[in-house]
Amino acid sequence: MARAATTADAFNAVAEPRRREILDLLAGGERAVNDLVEELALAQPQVSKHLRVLREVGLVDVRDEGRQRLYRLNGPALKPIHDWVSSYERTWSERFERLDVVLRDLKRKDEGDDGDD
Amino acid sequence: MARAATTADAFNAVAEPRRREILDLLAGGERAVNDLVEELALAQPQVSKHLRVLREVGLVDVRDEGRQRLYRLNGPALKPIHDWVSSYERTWSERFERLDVVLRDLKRKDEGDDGDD
DNA sequence: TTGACATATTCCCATATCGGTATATATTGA
DNA sequence: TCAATATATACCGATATGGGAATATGTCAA
Repeated sequence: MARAATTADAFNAVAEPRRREILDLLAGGERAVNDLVEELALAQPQVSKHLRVLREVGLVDVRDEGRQRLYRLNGPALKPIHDWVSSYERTWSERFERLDVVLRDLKRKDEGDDGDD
Repeated sequence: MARAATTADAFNAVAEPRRREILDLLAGGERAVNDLVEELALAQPQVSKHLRVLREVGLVDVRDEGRQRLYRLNGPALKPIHDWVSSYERTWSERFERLDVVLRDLKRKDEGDDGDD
């Protein structure tokens, strides 16, 4: 076996920086391929290939408009990543550290004060 | 050139599901390698190799304890991922959609009502 | 020192990748 | 129908991968 396909899931698709750049651009609205080619300093075939990967994992949608193809962000496909990584937020956010303290306190009070520490 | 190394950054390191599992386990506290080997259904060498990748991108820290090596999560290394993906939260969270409406309203009022729409 | 245990490293192989280049497919207009 | 434009696909080469198996390194205990 080798590394999982880039089309395996959003995690793999998004590991490529160029693809994140593409998504960042699409966050501003629908774009044609050549439009993206110009903004990224990348050749047209590579952009088309990246877009294909993004399409296969559902991160973008396409629409035909004459001879152009307009790509559009499908944000919700990023939710699994957000959900996973958010559960770690407490490890760096002071806000969550304080919340932890409060919850620990509440729990202690709730379990009765037979103070075993 | 080929795909970016798994050790290139947290995005690439975390694209591998096994490594996410390892991090999930370490979220519960320090663990020795064999401990992880048992919980994941994975051979010891592969676990060591995954841990190496995680160490190289700073996602885990190690500590020697006799003949064991205790690995520990370093959550803040996930912050770049969280930061990136959070900016897309508005695309699926109703909460943020409503916030957008409010902000649009405020902006309109703030810019004066010379209603050019 | 020897043996047992814990972990890391090395070697192997099949595979998918990314960029480059060339070409194929579509759509429009003359 | 032919040329121009827009996009997708095919082919190439170098490379790192992940699991498997074998082995190396390190540490403790007797």
